[in-house]
Amino acid sequence: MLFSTATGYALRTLAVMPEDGSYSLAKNLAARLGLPGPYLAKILQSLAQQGMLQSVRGPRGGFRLSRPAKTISVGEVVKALEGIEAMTGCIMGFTHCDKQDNPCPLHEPWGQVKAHMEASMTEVTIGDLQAMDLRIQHKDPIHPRR
Amino acid sequence: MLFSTATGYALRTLAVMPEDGSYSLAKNLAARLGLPGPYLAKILQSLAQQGMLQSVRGPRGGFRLSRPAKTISVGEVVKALEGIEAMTGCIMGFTHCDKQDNPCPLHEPWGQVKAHMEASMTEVTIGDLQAMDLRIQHKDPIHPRR
DNA sequence: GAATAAAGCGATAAGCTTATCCTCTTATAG
DNA sequence: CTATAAGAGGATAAGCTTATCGCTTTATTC
Repeated sequence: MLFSTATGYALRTLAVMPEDGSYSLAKNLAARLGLPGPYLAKILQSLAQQGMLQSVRGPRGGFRLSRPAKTISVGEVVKALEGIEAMTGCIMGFTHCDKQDNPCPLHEPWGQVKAHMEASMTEVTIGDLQAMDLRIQHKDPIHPRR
Repeated sequence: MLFSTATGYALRTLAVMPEDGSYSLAKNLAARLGLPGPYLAKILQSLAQQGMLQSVRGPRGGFRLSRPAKTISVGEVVKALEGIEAMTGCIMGFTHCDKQDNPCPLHEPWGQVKAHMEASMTEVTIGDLQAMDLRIQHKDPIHPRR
């Protein structure tokens, strides 16, 4: 995996959150996805602090998306949890590399790779991941096995 | 940085190793690059076990490249230190994703990104990194500052 | 307003990476 | 053959990520 564990958890969780305005419990989301409950709660709290989620305490509380899932890109989640630096900077950690007058040999090809990555992560949204979950449930409905 | 710290250290160290058949001391290499000596020694030992380096104990011993630097790709070093899995597998850690009949939405675009990455890392060699180090030492020799 | 449900938050534990240290083995030099 | 230089390898420590726990705060419900 290229993302951190926390980011992977977050992406999966956001993808299964309902969009009808109702609130979901961290505990229930974790149970549904088989994720560690307390840890997921921390992650969701972090996303709530950053405005990506809304949270309400007390009975009937929980977390919900602040915006439609189709408007939340995967890249946004990555940045929220791992920082922008995760995507920027020299692949080899060379401090001199980011200067334009002395790039490392990987700088140019890697710049293209990064551009590709960023484009993909900006294009794909949480809404797209919802579709995947559906496919997991009842996949290949056109050619049923039984 | 996308690589682990250890991989970054290894890439930089391999790039400054002489290719005249002589052996370099881990201690000297570390001092030259400002890297933690004992840790670098471990890394080099690991690369020696995998055949990328040759090592000799005792006086006049040390490490040297087993093959010309131009024939050692960056990708090889990454695989040697981080495992092949670092480059394969689903970006999101979905276990179901690698199956062709149920890819995650990021699978397809990410497959292209990975192909790009692998191509770059296969093309660029330790020999290419040597050139970079030279540029760091005395860069822009055409327009001397003084 | 009392009971309760759930997020907020701080402290703590477990595991992996990074880093150091010490001892052992091996090869060279004299 | 002795001294020494250097990698090999194990034990240990420090830091970060992952994960858990307990207490506090807040909102709902009765």
